[in-house]
Amino acid sequence: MTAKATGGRVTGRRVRTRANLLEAAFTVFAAKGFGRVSIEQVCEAAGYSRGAFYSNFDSLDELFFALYRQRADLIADQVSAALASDGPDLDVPAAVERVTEVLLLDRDWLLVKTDFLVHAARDPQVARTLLEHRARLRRAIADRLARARGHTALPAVLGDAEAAAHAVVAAYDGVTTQLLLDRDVAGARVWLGQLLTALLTDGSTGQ
Amino acid sequence: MTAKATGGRVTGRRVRTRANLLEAAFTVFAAKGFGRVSIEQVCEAAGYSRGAFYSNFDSLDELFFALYRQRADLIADQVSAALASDGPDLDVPAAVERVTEVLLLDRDWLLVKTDFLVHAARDPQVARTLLEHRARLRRAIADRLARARGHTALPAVLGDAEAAAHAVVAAYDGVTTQLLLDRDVAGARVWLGQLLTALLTDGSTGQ
DNA sequence: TGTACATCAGTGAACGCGCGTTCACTGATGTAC
DNA sequence: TGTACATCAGTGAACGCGCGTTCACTGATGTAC
Repeated sequence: MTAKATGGRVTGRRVRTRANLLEAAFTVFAAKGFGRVSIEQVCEAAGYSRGAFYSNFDSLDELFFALYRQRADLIADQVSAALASDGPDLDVPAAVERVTEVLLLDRDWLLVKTDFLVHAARDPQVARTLLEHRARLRRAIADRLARARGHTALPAVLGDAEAAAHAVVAAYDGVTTQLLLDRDVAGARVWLGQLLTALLTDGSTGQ
Repeated sequence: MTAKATGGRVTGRRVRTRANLLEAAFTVFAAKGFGRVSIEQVCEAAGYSRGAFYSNFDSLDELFFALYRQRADLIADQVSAALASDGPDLDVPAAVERVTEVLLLDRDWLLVKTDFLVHAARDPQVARTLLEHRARLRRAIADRLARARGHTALPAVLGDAEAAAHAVVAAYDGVTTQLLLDRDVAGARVWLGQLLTALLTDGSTGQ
């Protein structure tokens, strides 16, 4: 069901073809949107015949799913790295800066990710995967926040670290929506930074 | 270009057909997603032949655009009403409650709206329309907030009413994303309420 | 390390369907008298 | 208010294309000796 692992040996050629198809699909999906892309177009972009596609995937949906997993895992790693990269104490503004950098770097990814959201919203199976991925990210953030509590001036308006992490994700999603429309990456980064600071910093600190 | 207003008289029949097509399209789009819907399917759902479609619209894109405008205007009115419905002074929690109610009422609308976002993200023309609509909403919120400043304890962490309104919209978008995935409307409403309260209330008020 | 063979990955032609688009036609609608 | 007519809205058949899906085949890959 997942992928086309019939149990046989996985040759190098196969791995390469699969990777090429995913790579090409990413480009095409980002450019046109999942809903407007045909198997034929992905194959053409990747330089394969349609048969090659069917040798590796059962449907466009399955490829899309695989593509999402691949990229989402990549981003998750980068975020973890960004969260971990200062000492045991957390420098909130610096961490915000780094995470913001990672999350808003690639417009193509935001486009594909939103296509996937829309897709998942209509398929509970797919939605669960996306929710799990989000939960993982949120936990990473919550852990980091919890570890920093006390060291730095932190959450004021929101309850615990869990809730704060939830708010961080919501802010990210909100800013993403705006960015998709106005294409102002620099502005979005500043804006997300302000929002996160507002959410994670005691109000008394002001501005 | 916009619609099929060739200048001729607009008969009642025509108006009804158009409305029926839009109505049916909303249902079908919500169920399957814009990208997976054909003209044929919309016509079948509405009980018309495909010719009727072409007599009223040039393309599915155009219909989708018309549909979005129609519904978005409706929501905008409801939000305005919700913002206006208490006296000259603003009761923030009450207003938040009412607006939250309107904005998260209809999952189908959220689905279609997100489809439209994804569509607009790839077409600057369409994006501008969506941005204008959002700006209108934001301004309504900012006005209301500005009018209330001083009367009620208000913005602390964020600068002016304009920025606060911006944050409100971002929070709404963020919560929408989560709601599309977990389908927990009640939870989303509570969560949005908390977020908005957190954003619009001085941190010293706590919880 | 080279050669022979078996298996596997990707090819490309073929089939057929769904659907976008057009258009001559007909029944509905509205207006003039 | 009724009738006759002109125009217009929607019908449904027809055409053709893009593309999903299949499959017999061939060249690539990896393994055994």
